Amino acid sequence: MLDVRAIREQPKKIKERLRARGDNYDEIVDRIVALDERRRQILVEVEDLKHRRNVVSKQVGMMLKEGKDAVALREEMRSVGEQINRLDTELRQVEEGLEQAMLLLPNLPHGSVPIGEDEKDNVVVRTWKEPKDFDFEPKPHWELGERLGVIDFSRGAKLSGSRFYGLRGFGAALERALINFMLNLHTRNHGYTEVFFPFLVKPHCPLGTGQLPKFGGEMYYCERDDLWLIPTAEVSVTNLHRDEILNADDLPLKYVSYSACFRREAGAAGKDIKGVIRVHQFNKVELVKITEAEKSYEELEGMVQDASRVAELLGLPHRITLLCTGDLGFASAKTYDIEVWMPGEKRWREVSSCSNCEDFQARRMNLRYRPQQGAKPRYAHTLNGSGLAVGRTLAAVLENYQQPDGSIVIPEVLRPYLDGMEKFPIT
RNA sequence: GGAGGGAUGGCCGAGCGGUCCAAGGCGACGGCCUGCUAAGCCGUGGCGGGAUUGAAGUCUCGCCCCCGGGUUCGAAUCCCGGUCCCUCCGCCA
Repeated sequence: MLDVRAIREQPKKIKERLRARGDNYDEIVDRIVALDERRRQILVEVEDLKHRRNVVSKQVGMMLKEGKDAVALREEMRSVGEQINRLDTELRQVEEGLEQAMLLLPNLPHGSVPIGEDEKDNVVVRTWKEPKDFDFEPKPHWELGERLGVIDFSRGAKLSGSRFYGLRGFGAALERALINFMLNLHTRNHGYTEVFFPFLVKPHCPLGTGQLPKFGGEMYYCERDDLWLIPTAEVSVTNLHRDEILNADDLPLKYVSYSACFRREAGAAGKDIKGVIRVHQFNKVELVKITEAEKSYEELEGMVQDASRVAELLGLPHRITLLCTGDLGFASAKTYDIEVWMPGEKRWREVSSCSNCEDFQARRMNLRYRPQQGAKPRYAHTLNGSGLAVGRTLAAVLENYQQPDGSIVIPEVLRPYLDGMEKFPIT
């Protein structure tokens, strides 16, 4: 959520900055300005009436105690009470409308974000290890996975439909090894605290992180219990401290969490239909930081480092891209993607997206910190990033480590998690 | 799923229609006092609006006793709806 005061004072500037995202929010901004104006008008009026009622009511109490008659005053206050009721009702409606409009505005892109339309305008910041040449034709992971009997697409679909898959044997073990490797790296070497919270959350959580109200169609929803399945652990973990005032000395909070992620992929019909790239349920290790306002960009760089370190240690060629304004997520002010090279597909695939949401989510969830003892609370900054998406990383390992005979060499860092296995199948 | 109990300031805890701008205690912070420490004394909540100022600030009003409605001249207190927590029973990995 943006600052209403900023919108009130500089609506033109806000409109302009939002336009960089490629959509026009002028109408919503205008609506906000009008409703905010009306809201403050009503406040002045109704607060004045309430003041009178308070004063007179006290007087009535005293008169009654002294045995005097207060019928005239009570009569007058009854009509004042009715006016207050009327204004309060209107105020509620105005505030409701204002809130709803505010929730529809995305975050403002940071000044360092390149202006652009879509992914073609993203900027490659750096590349780690150029894609290596194969002296044979590398296969895509779905072929490798099926041939080796470690990814089971057809039975995934049998149970749950399209865009669901299963793992067997070495595949399942590799998935588990990747999760443990990532969690250990981030907790032991990067200073994150591991947490594990429910996959089902109440509506205020996705509202706080920005998936709702606009993107409800992308999530699974359990109507009977009014619970949403998280599309990423960002939703549960960022909300951990909602409605709290944190101590600046305790910041930054750095969390890492494994979770399953659930996405309806409603608008993706026919896209990425092969393999494990775009599915309804996948595993992810997520990084979340809650920081002081001044430090969030520094922390964003650190988070990208922490996430890309996973790809490095796995020996996966990858590159970091800075998303342009048109490709930025709803809640984000600045985002870096990490993309690994898929030799079988001969293209880069996103395995992480690291975003600084500044105070956008913090406002929605009323997450604050006190800069110094006695100082006024400020909204915290929140960051999130994958560290990494596990299913896609597994696919990348299969594709990058495939041998001419179709076997897979296991990256060294994963061997301790797989009983020292060096190759699959063991020949 | 059934029955019952509860939610008050950082914490404990009183309050049952009008001196509640919430008693009292504990803690934290600031100040006074003081060889030092302790004790003692004084002060210190959040959100929003308005006025004033170049700004920090100051003044002022409203709201906040879980949340939302209602009754009343007046609600922490009464009524209705909801959320969460606890206890017992049932079911259960």
